[in-house]
Amino acid sequence: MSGDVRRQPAEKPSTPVVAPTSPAVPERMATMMDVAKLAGVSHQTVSRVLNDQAKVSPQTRTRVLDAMRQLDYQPNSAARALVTRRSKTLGLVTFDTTLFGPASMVYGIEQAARDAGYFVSIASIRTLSRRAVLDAIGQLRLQSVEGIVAIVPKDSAVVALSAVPPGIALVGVGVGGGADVPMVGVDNVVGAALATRHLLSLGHKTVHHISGPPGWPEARERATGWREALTAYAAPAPPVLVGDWSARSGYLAAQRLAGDPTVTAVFCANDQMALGALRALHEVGRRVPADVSVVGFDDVPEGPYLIPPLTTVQQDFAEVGRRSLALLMEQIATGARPHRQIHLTPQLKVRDSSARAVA
Amino acid sequence: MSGDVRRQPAEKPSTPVVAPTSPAVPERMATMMDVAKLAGVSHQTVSRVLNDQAKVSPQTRTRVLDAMRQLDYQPNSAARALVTRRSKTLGLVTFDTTLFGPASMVYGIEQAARDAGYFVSIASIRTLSRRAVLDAIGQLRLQSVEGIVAIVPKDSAVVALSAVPPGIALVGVGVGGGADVPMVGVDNVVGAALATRHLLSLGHKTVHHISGPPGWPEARERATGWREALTAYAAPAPPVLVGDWSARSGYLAAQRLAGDPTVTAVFCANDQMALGALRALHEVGRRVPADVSVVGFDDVPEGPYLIPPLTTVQQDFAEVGRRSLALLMEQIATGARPHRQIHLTPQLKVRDSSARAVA
DNA sequence: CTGTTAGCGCATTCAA
DNA sequence: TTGAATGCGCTAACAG
Repeated sequence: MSGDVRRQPAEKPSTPVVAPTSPAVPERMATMMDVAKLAGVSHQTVSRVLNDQAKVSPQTRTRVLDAMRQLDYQPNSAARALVTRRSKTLGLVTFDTTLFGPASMVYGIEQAARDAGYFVSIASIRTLSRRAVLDAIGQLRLQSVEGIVAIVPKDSAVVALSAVPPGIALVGVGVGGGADVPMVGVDNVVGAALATRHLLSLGHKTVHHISGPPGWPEARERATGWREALTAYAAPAPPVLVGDWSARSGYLAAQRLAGDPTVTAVFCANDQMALGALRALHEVGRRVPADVSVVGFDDVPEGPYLIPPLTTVQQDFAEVGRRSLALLMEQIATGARPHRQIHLTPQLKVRDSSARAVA
Repeated sequence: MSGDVRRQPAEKPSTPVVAPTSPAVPERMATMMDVAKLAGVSHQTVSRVLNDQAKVSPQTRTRVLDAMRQLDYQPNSAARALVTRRSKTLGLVTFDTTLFGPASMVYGIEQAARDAGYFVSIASIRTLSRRAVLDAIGQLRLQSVEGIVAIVPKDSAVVALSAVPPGIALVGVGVGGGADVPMVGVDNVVGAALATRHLLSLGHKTVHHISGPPGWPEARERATGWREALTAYAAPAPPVLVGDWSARSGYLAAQRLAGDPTVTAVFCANDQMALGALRALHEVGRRVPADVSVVGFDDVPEGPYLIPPLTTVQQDFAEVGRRSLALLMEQIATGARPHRQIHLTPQLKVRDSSARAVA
């Protein structure tokens, strides 16, 4: 055997051995062997105190622990992953983490994952195309993630999920009820109905809807909930104004509504669009809620400080994160991919932007 | 040698070999050896086509490539990392990715990292305490990340960065000029001065300031820029109202200003607080910008749709992300940790919330 | 251009 | 309770 000391370069022995820039800093991380040597045990024993917690005498354990500390020992995750075939990392595919919803979920998932002893590797995509999603998943698989949570709330992206080999644990978030992968999301139909009924019960003859863009399950489901509530109240369903989730689109859509004095209630598919709508209404002098009531969806932190404070539908994003993780863990544990769909019930937050219709 | 086929369990040969749930799905991923065998070459050659791109005849290469495809071969990252000592992953420590700023930077960094062929592993922390930061970094180190970007814009967290062993590449984002680690951030002093001078040049006698919370470098620097601009104009410096970045705190602070008719201009340390201030002003009937001008900082996407559209200081978060990554890459390449500080110059976005002071 | 031989650092049998 | 082998899948020297 070649002994135990760090190998010195055989050729060019004239070059100084110590690195010139960082004196006294060990170039190589300490290995389990180093710890073992220092503690006077075999590397096996070190491994045991690292994992088992058992079958090691208290004395040796402390000796080993000391040695670890002394060497600032960091277990090599690659080596461990290689032999255990478990990377202890999860993959997260997300779209535009700049938005409040996705960002909150990422946060929730990440927290839950770390609590469960998992690392999380993120792959944000620029577009929700099938290809982008598949690429991201490919990246994550390269990294040997044990499972993937995909926050890709668009049809084109959802279909990509179906193409993921069944061997890998997978959860879709906000991908709608139509997906054939395990999913968790808020019950958008219920949420939208909640908002619409609230408005209807306030005496409004009908409720107008500024929706999310086509091809987004959540947009579709919210429109459905809105329509169902209208039907339940036997109220006429005005044509939907299509937005794209942005404040700007809400603003533009509401401008078209603002001129019509019969419009007294508007349900927007998210808070950003509601914010834009508030602005459009304000511009033409229609007061909220005196003349028109507005309701949003999401409950962004700024909601209570808009002019006026926004009535909205609250989603528990953190809970969505936790549930996704639980669902993923279940798959990892069982090795199967059950066709489960978890729908969380949202809540209506009534604030000042909605009020009784003027008779 | 023990042959080449997948081992079958020696004991209990009666149990069916195929997994009951997922038929025809290979239990184990294909290895390089499998590919080699199928292609009729050595595993080394497979490795070569995987990395080198060179020294392989076109024919063998295509044969190997075919075999890979056929087997849906995924290189084992753990094995590769073990031998190359490079994980190809970066760590990201962030605080509250729900906020627009951090979220945008995470996005920017992640994109840049992937373009550079790196994976990114995220660790969000709940509090910006020294301990939380150190824990997160510890987690990331366990994962053998090659470098860490820490978005921890608070003093208590910044000091923790100094404690990180010099062996590991590290970049602080938005940690202020006082940090002794490489950092990148926007030039807050300049940005705040820009906003304040804008207001002053509009004829306002002075500018009030709603600041970020104590202990945040960015809050401090923005206050400094504001004060410097005031001094430059020989304007009196009113007492600072301290907020906590939230819309609520901006609202509360502005309420105290709103009653004072001499207040004609307010510079808020971020857009959320400005939003709250807008609301407070509106409540007491003070018109913006006719009576009071308001300027924010960050340029959130909703800014143009507030009532009124918000004048603000725009930061290029994506660029911050890119620069952080570049700085990190430089460290990884050189092995040194240069004491570099990169300050990006922000821009003033003038919209409707600021106007000439009434004479 | 291609194959052979060694480990990378660790966990998992086995023996002692 | 501990130590000695073996191999995870791959890349890095070497040969040929």
